[in-house]
Amino acid sequence: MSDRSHPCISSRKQPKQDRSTRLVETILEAAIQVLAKEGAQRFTTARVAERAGVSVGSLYQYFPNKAAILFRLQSDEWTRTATMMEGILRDPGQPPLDRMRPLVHAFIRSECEEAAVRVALNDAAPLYRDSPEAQETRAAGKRLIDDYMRDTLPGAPDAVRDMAGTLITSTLSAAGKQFSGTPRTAADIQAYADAMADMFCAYLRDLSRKGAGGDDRLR
Amino acid sequence: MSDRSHPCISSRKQPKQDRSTRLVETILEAAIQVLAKEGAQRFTTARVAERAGVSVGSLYQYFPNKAAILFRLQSDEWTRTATMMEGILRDPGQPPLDRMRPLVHAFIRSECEEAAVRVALNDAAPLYRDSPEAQETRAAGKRLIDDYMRDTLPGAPDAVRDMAGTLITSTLSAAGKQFSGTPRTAADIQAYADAMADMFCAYLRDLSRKGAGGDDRLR
DNA sequence: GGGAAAGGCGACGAATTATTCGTATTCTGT
DNA sequence: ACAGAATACGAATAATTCGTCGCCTTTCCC
Repeated sequence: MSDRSHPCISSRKQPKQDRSTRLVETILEAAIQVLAKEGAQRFTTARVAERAGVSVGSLYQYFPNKAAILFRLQSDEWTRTATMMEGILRDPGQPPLDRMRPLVHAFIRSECEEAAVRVALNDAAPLYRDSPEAQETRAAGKRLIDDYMRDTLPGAPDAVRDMAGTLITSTLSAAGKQFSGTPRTAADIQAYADAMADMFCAYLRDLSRKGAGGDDRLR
Repeated sequence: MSDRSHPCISSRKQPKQDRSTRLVETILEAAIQVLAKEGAQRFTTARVAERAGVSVGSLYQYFPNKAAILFRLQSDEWTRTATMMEGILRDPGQPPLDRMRPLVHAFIRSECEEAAVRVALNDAAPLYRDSPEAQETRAAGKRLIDDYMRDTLPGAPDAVRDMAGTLITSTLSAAGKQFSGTPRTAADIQAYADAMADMFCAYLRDLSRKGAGGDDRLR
């Protein structure tokens, strides 16, 4: 982990025929299974290829290296999450503060799905984390929340709003990951998401209350 | 990472002479340096031994395996943190809610010290994370916060209090780790800790306000 | 139907790895 | 000074790893 060198992570070549498109899908599915059953440590290109029923050579035709497979999984995952979040955060039918609870619930619930894969993917994060692609992905997530913050705290100074966005973003993703690290019942998940939403709402309410007056850093 | 087998992680044998005591210390210091300079991926027993100026064999006399070295580092670190937290959380000179802000500040600041080592140690966590020793360590941390919660929310139902403890514990550690993942200025750290403390306090205030009435799970 | 391009194969090489074990050195109590 | 325990050593081992190369097969398109 924490590699110094981060070569290309983008795909080596695009599949042009149907069968190669299927091949790539097969590889990705196999990768998920290997991740779930063997964990990040034992996630190897050979194992993925074997599980997919293809050869390593074929795998390396479409992925430049191991990290690229992992990043692709993470990226796909993240695309789904981002779409979901966007739908909730931009819902004009609800006042901004009321969008927070559904958001937290949806996020935590999705984080707890396929927990084994998530945990393993997270363990492998050091392999792709520092790539420009991954950084851009994270930045996009932050932007999503920032937009929402502009709706929620219209009066607050930029610095306060930005900090609130940072805090909520990092709490949501980091605490979500940690929570999903151990197996949970549906009730646990519900309760945890509720508590987190309570916390965010209490915080945002306080901020918007103080926001009009200006920046107070007392206490 | 996410190994299936988690053999012994406790030390292989205790140093009985001065020189072996020094040896262990040398190894641990070298391990920190390797972690900081090379990252978790390139953390190998051979590299640690080389940096420490001892042979691999000597290393394996006092540590049963690589994971044991990492766990020892984490464990030492955690002992320091726990002592600090205990001092703050049990301070009778301050009302419970007022202890939260110093706690968050101290925690986040300590988390940002030697960030490189922390990040690497965290990347390597899968290697020791599932050991019984590590689990007990985490449980002790949770107990510390739970005790504090009993002071802060004396009226609240157990379930609410417990959930608040879980939430705060996981947020503190997870979001702290994530925050320290990228380099920060002292002002950033200050502001982030302040925001997090604001959030916790707002949440706890709300809880204690509602606490008297009973459990309301509306909205 | 035929040639070219794309797809697919799997053995192989080079590099790292964690860990062991037989031997050499140093200490400690007497 | 000496015996035996504790310490230290480091070459050797066995297992994995990633990624490439040369060669065969399928598909496409004229």
